Amino acid sequence: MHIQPNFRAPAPANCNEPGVSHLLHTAQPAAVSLYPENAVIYAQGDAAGPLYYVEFGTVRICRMSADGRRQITAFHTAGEVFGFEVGAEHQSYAESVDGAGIRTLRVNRSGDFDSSLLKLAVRSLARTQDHLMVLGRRSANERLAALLLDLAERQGSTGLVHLPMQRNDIADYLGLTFETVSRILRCLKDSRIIRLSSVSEVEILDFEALQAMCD
Amino acid sequence: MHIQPNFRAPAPANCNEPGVSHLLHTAQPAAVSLYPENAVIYAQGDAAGPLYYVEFGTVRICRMSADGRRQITAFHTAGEVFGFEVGAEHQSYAESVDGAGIRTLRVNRSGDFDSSLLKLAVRSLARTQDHLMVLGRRSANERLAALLLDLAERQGSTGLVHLPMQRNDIADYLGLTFETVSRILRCLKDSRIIRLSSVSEVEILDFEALQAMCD
DNA sequence: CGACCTGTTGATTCTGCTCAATCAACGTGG
DNA sequence: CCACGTTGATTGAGCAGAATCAACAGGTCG
Repeated sequence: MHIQPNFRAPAPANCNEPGVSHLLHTAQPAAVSLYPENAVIYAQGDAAGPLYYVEFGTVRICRMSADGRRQITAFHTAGEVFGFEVGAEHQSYAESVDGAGIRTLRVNRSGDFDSSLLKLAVRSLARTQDHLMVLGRRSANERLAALLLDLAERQGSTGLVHLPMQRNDIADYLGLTFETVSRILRCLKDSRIIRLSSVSEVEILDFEALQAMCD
Repeated sequence: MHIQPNFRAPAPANCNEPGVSHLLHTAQPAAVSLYPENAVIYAQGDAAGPLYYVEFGTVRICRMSADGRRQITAFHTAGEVFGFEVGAEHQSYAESVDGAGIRTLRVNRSGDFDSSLLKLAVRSLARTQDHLMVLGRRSANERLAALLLDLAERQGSTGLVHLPMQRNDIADYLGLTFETVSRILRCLKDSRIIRLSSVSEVEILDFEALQAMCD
């Protein structure tokens, strides 16, 4: 589970985000821990405090309601920071999606890199607000389109998109059922907008069409 | 529109939130501006920078998609701070719902009260994540129940809840249509869970029932 | 091989939307 | 004062999109 400090992680695409590199150098980053598929990074109710930096892989942030319905509030990929919490306890829980390398940042919250933290928190807020629009006002087709474009952008905007998460995760992120996700991918395929080279590999054939679905 | 500094605003219920009072004293707060019903506080595309402190009244934060669908991402009431933005321009727009008194905070972002700002931003994030669960995983009934309980809590948890916003706003906040909002209020009334003394005044008769709908 | 898990597909149901009519409250102008 | 227009809320009828329930295919692992 723990990797020695001499472990060489692939350089994350966006470690040059404003603030992040500074943070990495000042926040006494721990060694990279490898969380295998579905491993819990922190649980609902755990003590909050440290932040987490994604070195590689994908992380899902989830909330579970009392009756078992799950909502994934975010996916985090290389270069992103997560773990912000209001109180002493985590309201959400975080899990590795596909085997992820995570650095724990023990942040001195009264230091001068608070402004980096603020930027990161506000970025999370903006992303979450975007997603609110998707869940509140978009049809199932449009939700899938938005996700595919989001993933494409994060992965470098080539036409080839990798889906690290399975249908169930996509559904719980988009507020749908996994059957609907499956059907809509089918539908996009039939309209020649995407190609499914495998279950987890999507080739975007018609960027325009996807963007038109999102405005 | 502008009120002189000697204007006496009713003391907001939660101005003793951690960080806020400190912020108010150090961020050279301007005089309270009164924004009448539906007045724009800032528009999509406006230059971001200052933050806004709600002295009284209610503010809605909105996003509009290219095809005209609107999502209200938050309502802010007395004691809350809004206006956080990632880039140089506002991605959302803010409007007064019912006549609101707003103080503009010209925040020195590299100062030592960044940690207050961080707390406020993270609080907004947590609230938005809660709302994601509501939009992604809850039925129309449950969404209304969640809103009523949220408003009740903010207004002091007496059984009497005031709805400062109209049906259209509620709908755009909850990802529904205003007809559905109307119907469900009717339904809650018929089940003796609430009473509608007027269009904008709700009396909660059965707290338990509402809470059971939210878990 | 069989058990299991993930994904796909089909049939049916149902929730919430669309379209439309009606009503109440309010303001304006004659 | 009343006729008129406007705006927001309510209610109804019918429809569509997504959920639910169910069957089945393919892959993996014991």
